[in-house]
Amino acid sequence: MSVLSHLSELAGHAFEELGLPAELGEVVPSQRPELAQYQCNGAMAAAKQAKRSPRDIAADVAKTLEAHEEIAATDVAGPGFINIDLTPEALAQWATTSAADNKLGFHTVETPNRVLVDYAGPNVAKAMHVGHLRATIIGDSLARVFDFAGHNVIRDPHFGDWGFQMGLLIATVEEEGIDPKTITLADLQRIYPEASERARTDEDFADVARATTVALQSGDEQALAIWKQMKSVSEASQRQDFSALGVEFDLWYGESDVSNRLKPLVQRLIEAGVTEQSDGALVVRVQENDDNREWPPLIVKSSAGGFLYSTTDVATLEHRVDDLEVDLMLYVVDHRQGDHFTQVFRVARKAGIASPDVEMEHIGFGTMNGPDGKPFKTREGGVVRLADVIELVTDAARDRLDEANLAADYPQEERELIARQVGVAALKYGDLINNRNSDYVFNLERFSSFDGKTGPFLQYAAVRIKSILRIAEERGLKTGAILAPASEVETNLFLLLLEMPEVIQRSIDLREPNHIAEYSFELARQWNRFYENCHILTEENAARQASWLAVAQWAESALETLLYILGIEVPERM
RNA sequence: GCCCUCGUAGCUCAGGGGAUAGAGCACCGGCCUCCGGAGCCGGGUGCGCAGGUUCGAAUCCUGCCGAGGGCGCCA
Repeated sequence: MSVLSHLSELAGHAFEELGLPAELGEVVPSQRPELAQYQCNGAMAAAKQAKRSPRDIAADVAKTLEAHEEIAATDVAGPGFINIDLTPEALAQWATTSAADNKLGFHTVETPNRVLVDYAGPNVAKAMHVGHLRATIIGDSLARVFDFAGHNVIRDPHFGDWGFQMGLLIATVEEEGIDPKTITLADLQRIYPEASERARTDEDFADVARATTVALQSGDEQALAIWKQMKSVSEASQRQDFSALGVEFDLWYGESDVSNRLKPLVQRLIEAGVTEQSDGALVVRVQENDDNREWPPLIVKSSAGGFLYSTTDVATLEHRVDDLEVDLMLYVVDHRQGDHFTQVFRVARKAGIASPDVEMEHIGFGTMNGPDGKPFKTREGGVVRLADVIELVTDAARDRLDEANLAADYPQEERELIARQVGVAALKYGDLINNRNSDYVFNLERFSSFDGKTGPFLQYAAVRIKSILRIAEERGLKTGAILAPASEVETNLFLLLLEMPEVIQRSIDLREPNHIAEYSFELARQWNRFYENCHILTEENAARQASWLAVAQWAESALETLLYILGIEVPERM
């Protein structure tokens, strides 16, 4: 149990004694730290139904709370805020419990769900670019936090490898007479934008590409041979990018992996009586009675006879429900596809593919824009490859090491590792700190700045703690019992660390990693204040020194855990 | 036209119906006899506009203005 839930329980009982609902007892960290540590606002909400003044109710609740030995003081302020302070001894007790817990006081779920996180969404037709950054980083962090909470998480990148884009590529390869065995990533990079543009104006070519898509999907050998080679070169590059980002998947599936489910799925939809013909295509209508807008139907088979990504998405969903037996699916895909997922989810419900106890959520996020407020492009109008961005931030991190004259005596290999870890931290944190719903402006400066609210700032804070712990160990110093905090910085550090479970829970509930990112920064900063004020290694009082060492270990463990959830590695030194 | 997201400090962005709305960057000024200065401390006239709900609104509702996105065979 966390401090906050414990205090909420106590306050809840106090409200119950007054014949009021226990929910009113919710205790939150104080918004006015100079007045108190914690506060409860329930008295004001209770006033109407209790037909009493909020201050009267607050006074009663405060009196009940004060009877507890662990509570040092309560106060009724303003219209009826109940301010609460714990005794330093109680804080030390909570600190001891939390520091000793491998989840730092977070309560893992009793009944784990099978949670599938669908993210990254690389497309076989092209190398990953900055547009894939957000999905990858946010999705990975969500997967990590659900895993931390005790759920069974399945991560799947869900390759785009079975739609019209493949037809475009294959048709071009055939037309140009390229030997399938020689296809390289560079070829894909060149062909895809060209073919995609050409199909817009050249109807004949578009028809050929559509026919080629159908051929591929029907098992045409030549099309398959080309497809396999393209998929292989593309995947090799994507594996490299994911590896550079430290992102791993449990599955490595794509649209093509459900290719043999497409026909049976369409049959299932027909038998379920949810399909109809429309303009030569087979569609499922998804309009519902209380909609305040018109919904286009989901097309499950095009008029050319091909399957679209909408079909493969439903088939993938069916696979996840029937074979993988997932309870919750999180689709981390940018906002622009919101309508598409609403359609897919409705079809899944309507056709009985997803029973009511299966949850499906589209976790949308804002687009990454350039300085002009439009989706980011290079000056030449192209996209920035993910691999290039990773290299740029790594270079910037290496430069920083040089210019700060740090790590000069480290082995070359370690310097490189640090540069990569720091660069990737800057990249990930720079993304995760934003609320995922907002669009944001992409500029490299943002990701190659290591001062202030950045990933490297957090790494640095953690590394300095590690450094202290290392020196302490060398000197034979041991951690000891955590003593009651004796100063404001100490107390504030304790209070902040004790909030950790609620912050993590909030990120899970809202599927928003930015709360953890924000909290991590505050924690690092609070640690830095402690660091400035409480000089551990020169402390003469042995019991206090041992206590501070324990606090240092607690803070380090918390920071490293939070950074792990954000997908950020902490170097041993930097 | 309809729908979705967003609008907060010079810039980039946080903000859980609650008290005096915050951080980073930038700018100015301090802090190294001490655990790593990628640090710490100090410096702030801002919630797009108008209504509504509420004891209380940046937060919830309605309308308007502005930005971005989506609206059948691309993904």
